[in-house]
Amino acid sequence: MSKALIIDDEQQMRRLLRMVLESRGYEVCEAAEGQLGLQEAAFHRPDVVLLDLGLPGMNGIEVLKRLREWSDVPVLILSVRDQETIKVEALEIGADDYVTKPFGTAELLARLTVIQRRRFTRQSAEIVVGALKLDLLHHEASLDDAPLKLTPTEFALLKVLAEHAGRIVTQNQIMKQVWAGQSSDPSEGLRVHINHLRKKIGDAGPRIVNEPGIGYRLEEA
Amino acid sequence: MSKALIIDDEQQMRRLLRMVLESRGYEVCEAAEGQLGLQEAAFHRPDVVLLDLGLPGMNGIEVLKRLREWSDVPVLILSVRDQETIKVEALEIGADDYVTKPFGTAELLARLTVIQRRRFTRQSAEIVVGALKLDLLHHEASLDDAPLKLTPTEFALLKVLAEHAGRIVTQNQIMKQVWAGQSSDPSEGLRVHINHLRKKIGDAGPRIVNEPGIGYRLEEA
DNA sequence: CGCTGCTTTTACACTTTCTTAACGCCATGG
DNA sequence: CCATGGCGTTAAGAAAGTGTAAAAGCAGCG
Repeated sequence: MSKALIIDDEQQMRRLLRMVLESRGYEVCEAAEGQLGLQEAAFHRPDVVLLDLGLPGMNGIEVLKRLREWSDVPVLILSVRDQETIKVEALEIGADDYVTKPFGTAELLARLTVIQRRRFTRQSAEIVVGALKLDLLHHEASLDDAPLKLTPTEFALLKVLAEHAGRIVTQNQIMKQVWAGQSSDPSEGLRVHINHLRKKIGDAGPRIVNEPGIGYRLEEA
Repeated sequence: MSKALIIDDEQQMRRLLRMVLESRGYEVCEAAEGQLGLQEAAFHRPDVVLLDLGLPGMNGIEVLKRLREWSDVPVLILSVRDQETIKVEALEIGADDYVTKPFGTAELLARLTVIQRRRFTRQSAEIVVGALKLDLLHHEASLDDAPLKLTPTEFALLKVLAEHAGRIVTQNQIMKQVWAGQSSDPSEGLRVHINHLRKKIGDAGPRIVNEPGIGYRLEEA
């Protein structure tokens, strides 16, 4: 059974989350404040953390930063709308995804499933997302076992997205990983390559979804 | 006569191994340290490598990883007891077998025989791609049963491509396997040899297809 | 010493890929 | 309702990678 840790100051939100999670078989523990949350995480070693960004006392970002110093546990951010910059910051520090309050339970559970599955299938020589397959060793891509011809940049870009399939990758993260070394405009040429990728993938495989102002997400069809 | 390379920091162990191996007709070379071991391997091209995991300086695992970047030579791990996790890791990286110190000479020789025979049968001494045939044992190539005269470099290059026929071989992979240890130029002279090969193969056999920015692929006609 | 065969270097035309810039679209907010 | 910002799309020039030939190093060998 998976253990989940909720870090949120609103008791109502904690109760709601607990109900949803327990109905799905999670073992749940809670913390109403950042410092406590870190202690709980150290003690219970949860398999997933749900972290509210709008915490009193220690900032949610700060909690995440401290947590990441010693743990790779998947973290799902809970944020209210119009916290764009903070959300981006959280994702770049190492959050795995976020949901915007208010959210539906279906969406919440879907994202939870995704970020937990990802942790297992890390750093393999092959990345599979639905019909899409990336062979990192041979630099080959295929869609439904039909070869897919990609340029080096397209391959690198798709690789970054596929590694975090189902989760958001911020534009900055993409720029750093695909255009490492040479810094350029945050996103001028990126849109073009995204466009090429979408055309090549078509309707058969996963979709590349844009999260305005944040980044992109590769979503299994 | 088979050549064996011993990589171990203890001189006593090296002497023992050398005696055992030479009595079985092996030509033996030694290295006391990981980095030297890799150089020896690149230079002498041994038929089997005996690798101690407990090396000072470069880790035995690291040595194996580097070696596997350009060589498929059978590797026998020498480890002390209670290094289970490391042994498993070594096997996953591509070691062929291991013996636990202290070991008997009979066991050692038995395992050596096994892993060499396994290599031999696994990769048969002949690679066939369409009309093209490579005889690895005699270093001879033929096209439609007509002998094809290749220079040593051309043969090595074609061998790498043929081993992965139908799939992309990265320029880096080619450089590592054909020019192991030596020149690090990304691909200056590579193009020329590819050109020679294409001319010699002509239209009769498989085509060498370029994947711009990535590498080459040998495609059955 | 001057062959000879192999490898590497050099040079340049050519192809593919990348970047840049422009424009239209759609949502959001005044 | 129009202005704004971010995104999708397209086209063209810039940059990077490739094919090819010829010449320049580099061994071994008579």
